[in-house]
Amino acid sequence: MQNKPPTIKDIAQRLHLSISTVSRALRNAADINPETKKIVIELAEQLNYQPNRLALSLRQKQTNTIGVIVPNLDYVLSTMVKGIDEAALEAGFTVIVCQSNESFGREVVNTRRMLNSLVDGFIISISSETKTNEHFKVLKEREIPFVTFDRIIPELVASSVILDNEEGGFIATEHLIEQGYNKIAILAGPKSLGISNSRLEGYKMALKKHNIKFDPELVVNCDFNQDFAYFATEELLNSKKRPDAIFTISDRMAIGAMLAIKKRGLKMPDDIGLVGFNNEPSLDLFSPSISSVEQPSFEIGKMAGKVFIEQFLNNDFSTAKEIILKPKLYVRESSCKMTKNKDKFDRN
Amino acid sequence: MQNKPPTIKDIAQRLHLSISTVSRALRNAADINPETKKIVIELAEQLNYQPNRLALSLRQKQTNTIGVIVPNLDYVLSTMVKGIDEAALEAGFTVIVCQSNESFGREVVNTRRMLNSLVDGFIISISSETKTNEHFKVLKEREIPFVTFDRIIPELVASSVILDNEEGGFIATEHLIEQGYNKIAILAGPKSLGISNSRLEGYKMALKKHNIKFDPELVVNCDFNQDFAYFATEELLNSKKRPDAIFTISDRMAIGAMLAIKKRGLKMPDDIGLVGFNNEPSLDLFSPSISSVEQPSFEIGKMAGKVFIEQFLNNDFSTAKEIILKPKLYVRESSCKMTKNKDKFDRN
DNA sequence: TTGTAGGCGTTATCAT
DNA sequence: ATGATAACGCCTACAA
Repeated sequence: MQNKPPTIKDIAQRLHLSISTVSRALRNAADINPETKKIVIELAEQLNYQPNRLALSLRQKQTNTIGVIVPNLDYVLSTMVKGIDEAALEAGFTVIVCQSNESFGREVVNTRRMLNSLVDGFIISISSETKTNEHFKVLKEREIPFVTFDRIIPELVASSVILDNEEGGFIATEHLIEQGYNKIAILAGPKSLGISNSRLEGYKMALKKHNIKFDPELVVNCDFNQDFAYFATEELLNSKKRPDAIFTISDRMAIGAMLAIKKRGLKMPDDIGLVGFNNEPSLDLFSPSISSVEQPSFEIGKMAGKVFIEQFLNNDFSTAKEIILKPKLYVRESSCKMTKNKDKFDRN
Repeated sequence: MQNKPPTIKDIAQRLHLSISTVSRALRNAADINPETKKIVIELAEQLNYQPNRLALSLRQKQTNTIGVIVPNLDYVLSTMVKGIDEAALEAGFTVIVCQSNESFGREVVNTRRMLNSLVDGFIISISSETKTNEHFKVLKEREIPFVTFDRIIPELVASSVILDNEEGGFIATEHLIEQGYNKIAILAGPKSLGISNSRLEGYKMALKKHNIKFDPELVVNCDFNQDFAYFATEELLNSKKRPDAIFTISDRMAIGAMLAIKKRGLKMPDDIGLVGFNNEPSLDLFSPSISSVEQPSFEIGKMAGKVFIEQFLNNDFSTAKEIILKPKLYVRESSCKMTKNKDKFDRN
């Protein structure tokens, strides 16, 4: 029936009160007659009055909304967003999510759009295409709070919540070494991405610790993507330096690698070892089941949300916390050459 | 440096012009001196002026934003959201996404929040808990356009874009029958959910067509969830009426079923057949690879976006289109008993 | 305790 | 071609 949502003005008119009185009643302010308050609230409920958030935000220059910008919504990131969501909910904030689809352009557009007064700040994980941070510098200039997570923004001082990616690379590689592999290739992600490099760094550290010479030819930079990993693996397997193990920095890539390995007729873990990253659910249903490094995604998201809210409420635009959470290795069949371990994973 | 974002007022002052002139210049209105226009635009760019969307929306009562409410962001839904995103982008709309986390309460809260002038309309897939449509009726009353997709809202006239779920249930079941299975169980989702019932309906139709008596004991209603499916399958396998095939209405459930089947020491496809739903990527890496019904998720999302925008631009709040897209069966090892077909899937 | 008035940033109507 | 003014819905001094 009533086409337009009711405003305090409508309520005021119906009750022959002034707008400000109604406003006060609705926000249970101090100076207000309990009687008046009661009838106002009654009518408001009856009309199903809801304050216009646009007007509110315009007025108070605060939206109580956090803009979350993510490159995609894969398993890890959507879990992280759930974590952010939870932290936000607890603090009375709303989260709105935009995917950049790994596109720099869309990241810029999304940021700018949300920036035009739609959000109080940002929680950001950058796209793989993003190589500059110009579009984020404006956030600093305007003192708009933002926290980065997962993939952080290079060369920009801001609080961040991330995985210890070096550690992740390290434990995966060391595990392979301990299983007796020594020509270990790594499918790293795009060179421009910090997480790629950190995981690669961890890989190098593990090699070094175990006195294995680092061979650049065993490093492949390719997209975070099953198909790319497939072709990259094919190439590795055809090269003279055929590796005896592969560490991929995502599970999708591990799956691509696995396909290539199987097609080539090689057996895991005996002919070749394989470790992925992210520990997506049901990895242990594959045949062989795939070892993987797990990140505490939900916690990372929730922590990012908390850090954001804390800094926002404290009006703290300067201190840059850096929170680093630890990964955990899940060992499964694909990397478990040693017979003594093998029994554990027998299935069927 | 400049802390607050520049407004047209700032520009006007600097240029000793009136606010309205600046406004006109920026929207390249008709009556404006090209000269003036030029200097205004120049300064605007220099200051990196961006119109305040709150003020704009408040003024024109239009936000150019679509609120998308989804129960979660699993593979299927996040693909659908990508589709919505694409349609929105093409039409100059922004999409903001809220997850209800399958919770009725959060669905209500999210809807109301967004409704308070943050969005022009909604594209909705309901939570599994949602049994009433009261919170959506207000949309109709206020003539706020909305389109439903994937899981539609029961008993509410609105445009919808969905999969032909009956067909999905039908082709999966008929395939199993054709493979020689005849005691086919179905792990259906929650009874309250339309998609569960439709897929179940398709299952029944296939049985009927092939003169197999429908047995209610072979129908299990459980949550869309790997663990529930695991236990439900265990129970089925322990019952007197042990099925010789299982059709699950999601891949997650298929995985749960698979685990239970393997634990029980049964072999797929010979001892028991299995077909899932959604055709998530890498289903064919499982051992055995899992057959599944695919839905054109991206297309469903994009179509939902298009329908929304079309109706919105035409101010059409009455006609309710119903668009139904067709599923497709991907046959893999888990359901392929007939030897003649088996070769196709041999791997390694 | 209640009302008046001004302003948040923008557009639109009406003058000039 | 440009400027003044009201309005969108709300809040908040300040006045009554």
